[in-house]
Amino acid sequence: MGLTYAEENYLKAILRLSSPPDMMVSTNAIAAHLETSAASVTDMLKKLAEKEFIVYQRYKGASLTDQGTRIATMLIRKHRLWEVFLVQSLGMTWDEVHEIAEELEHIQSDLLIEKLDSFLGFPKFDPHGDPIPNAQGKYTLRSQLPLSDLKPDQEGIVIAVRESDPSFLRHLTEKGVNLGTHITMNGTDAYDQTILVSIEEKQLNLTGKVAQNIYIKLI
Amino acid sequence: MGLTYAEENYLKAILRLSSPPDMMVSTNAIAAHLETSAASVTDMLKKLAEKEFIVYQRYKGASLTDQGTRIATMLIRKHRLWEVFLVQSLGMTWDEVHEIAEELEHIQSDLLIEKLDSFLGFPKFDPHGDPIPNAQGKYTLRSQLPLSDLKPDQEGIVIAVRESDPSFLRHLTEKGVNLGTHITMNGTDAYDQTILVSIEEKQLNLTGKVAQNIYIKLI
DNA sequence: ATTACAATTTAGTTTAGACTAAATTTTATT
DNA sequence: AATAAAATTTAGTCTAAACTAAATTGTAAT
Repeated sequence: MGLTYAEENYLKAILRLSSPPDMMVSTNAIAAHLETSAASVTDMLKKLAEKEFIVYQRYKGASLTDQGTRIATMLIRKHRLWEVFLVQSLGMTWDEVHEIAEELEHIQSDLLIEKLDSFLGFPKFDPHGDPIPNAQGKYTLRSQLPLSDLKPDQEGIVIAVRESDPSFLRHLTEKGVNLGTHITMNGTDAYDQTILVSIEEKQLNLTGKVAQNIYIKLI
Repeated sequence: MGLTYAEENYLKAILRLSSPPDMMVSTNAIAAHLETSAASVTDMLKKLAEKEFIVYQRYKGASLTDQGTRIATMLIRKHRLWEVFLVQSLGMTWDEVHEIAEELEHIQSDLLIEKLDSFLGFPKFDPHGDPIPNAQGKYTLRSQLPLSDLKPDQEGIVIAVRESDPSFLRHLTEKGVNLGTHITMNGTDAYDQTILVSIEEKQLNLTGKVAQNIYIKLI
């Protein structure tokens, strides 16, 4: 009774878009996230509701049942563990792994994923700083804030990035921004609104949009 | 223009069933191997011929083109490399890996597979003793013969097993037959036709069918 | 050379998942 | 409260890949 790839991807999308948890997610939001049509989403929501992975009300949207949450969380777990493997064992870079993990996360085998977890040393975070749910679906939340929210002279460590877009990640790498990078906020350029930060005495500019996707733990 | 899983599985089946290479493979043989109907196979053969992965003649069967051979060989490469990973890195047993590798082989990424190959130390054989094609599709053939062909008092090393059926492999493990096992032929039981062999002084019986699927390098 | 049987193909359905266009419901605005 | 706009659903199609049943072709046996 395995789910299809499409069904799994819908559940994952609903989990991703549910914040706060249990929030009803709209048809259009799912369609936008999965780059598909609203009509296709409606069809799938009916099917997933039939199978009791979601609660669905016409014209109101959908939210995951416990069962649906469990499945979506395990997909996230698998995705992130595979990303760790690709970077830590195979030596790939953080911009190369998301797309491959999108495929690997659908491999069906509990034994496999538990062995992989053990092989990797039970990592708690993936290469983008996202927490990895354990076999029970629990994960560590850390207090973090977007770089764009720092006040001048505040400083911290980059602990996560939002957005898996490879060109965004390569952009950060080029600028010297990685997980663990120590970064100090200098302020906002009055004229062009770019954000001025420094990394190891070196000044650089980031757009607001970029800075919003970099997460910092203050020190 | 990636192939679908189904298309890939058909190409792999045709490669598996083509011996000698370039032999026309019959519709029914493919249907039996893939456990599907002959009608479905006919449909797919037309599609694969259209895309020039096979040569197909109505009522005569199919054979792979160079392009088709290349793709099927890369699937075998991926399948066997993943099997090595599952056994060597994750500590799975040889009866657990085939089914998972059937899924993993479809993951699309040349970079991934080259990194995996390197990570594993460029293995030449998988956990069942089957040769692993290199990135150019070349692989090592070893001279080997079925255990059932040994004459009394001949001895050798188990270097491969045919058949990925987990219960067959577990049966061998229980009897103490693994890759590298030193085995001596004692003869055939005149009454029940079972094959008598010894492993490290210990005698055991194998059915002819089992012995045919164990491959030996004479010493 | 017929004929019977086996192998294969064709024809017609089915299911999953997508699509577009049209209809309906919700929401936002006056 | 009425209506325009936005969101969502319904209706009808399409493609991939499977199926069964019927028709066709190939092969083996008399």
